[in-house]
Amino acid sequence: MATEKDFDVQGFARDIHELLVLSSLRNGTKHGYQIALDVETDSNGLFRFKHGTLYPILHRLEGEGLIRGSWSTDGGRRKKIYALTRSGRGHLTGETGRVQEIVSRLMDLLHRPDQAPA
Amino acid sequence: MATEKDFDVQGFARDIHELLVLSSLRNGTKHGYQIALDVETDSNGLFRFKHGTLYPILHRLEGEGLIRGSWSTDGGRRKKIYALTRSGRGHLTGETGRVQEIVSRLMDLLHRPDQAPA
DNA sequence: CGCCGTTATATAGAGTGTCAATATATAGAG
DNA sequence: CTCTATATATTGACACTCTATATAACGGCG
Repeated sequence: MATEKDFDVQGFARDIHELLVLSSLRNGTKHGYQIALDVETDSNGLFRFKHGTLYPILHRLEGEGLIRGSWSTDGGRRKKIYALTRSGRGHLTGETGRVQEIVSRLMDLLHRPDQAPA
Repeated sequence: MATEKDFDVQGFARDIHELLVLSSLRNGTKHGYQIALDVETDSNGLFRFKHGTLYPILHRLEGEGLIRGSWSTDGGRRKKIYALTRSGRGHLTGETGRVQEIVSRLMDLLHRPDQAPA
C-alpha cells in the first residue's frame, strides 16, 4: 500500500524552489530580497530567484502557514520579514527527505548499467 | 567563465522526463508505449508517463536527433520503433552528469546544518 | 462474427507555474 | 537632484504537463 504521494514532475520543480526558501529561513528571519541574495550566494550562483518567481512563492508559503511575514518599516524602507513556522520547519524536514528519496531512485535508474536485451 | 548552462527549474523537470526516455532506450529499441511500461516497472511505479506527456517528448527528442523512429507495421498494428542515436547516447551521458551535479549541490544546501545568525 | 478491452499513437484544451517586463517607492552616492 | 541599489508587487507571455478524446487494429468471448 503505497501511501506515499506519487511523483509529479511539475510539483517536483515547484518543491525545489519552496525548499530553497524554507531552507534559507532556517538560519533566522529574512525579507524576500535577502532570501534571493542568500540562496544565490550559498549555491555559488547555481540557484537564483527571479522577482516574478520569488514573491508568488513567498505568498503561497505564507498562505499555507509554512512561513509567517510581518511588515517592518524600520528606517523608512518597508520590508516584509519572514520567519519559518513550526509547521514550515516540519515541512522542510519531511520534503527534504522525500526529495532525497526521489532523487536517489532517479539517479539509480539513470546510472543503471546497460543490460543485454531479452 | 561559466560556460555551463545555468540552472532553470522548468528545464530541469523537462530534462528528467527526457533522461528517463533516453535511459530506457539504452537497452535496445522500443516503441513509445513500451517505454512507458518499462519506466514504470523499472522505477517500481515511482515514475510514470501519461500519454499526453510521452508522445510530445518523443517527437521533441526525435526532432533534436537524439532518438530516431521508424514505423513498423509488423503483424498489422503499427508501432513506431525508437532507437538511441549516437548523439542521444552522448546527450544521456552528459546530462546525467549535469543532473547529478545539480542534485548533489541541492541536497548539500538542504542538508547544510543550521548556523547561528550573525 | 460482432462486441469490447487492451495495445498503440496522436492531438486539443485546460491548468499551473516560471519568466520577462514593468510599476512603485525609498535610501544613499555623486 | 538625479541615478543606482534596495525592496516588494503585478501583469502577460510562454512552456510544459495533464485530462480527455479520437483513431485504429488485435484478440478473447459469446
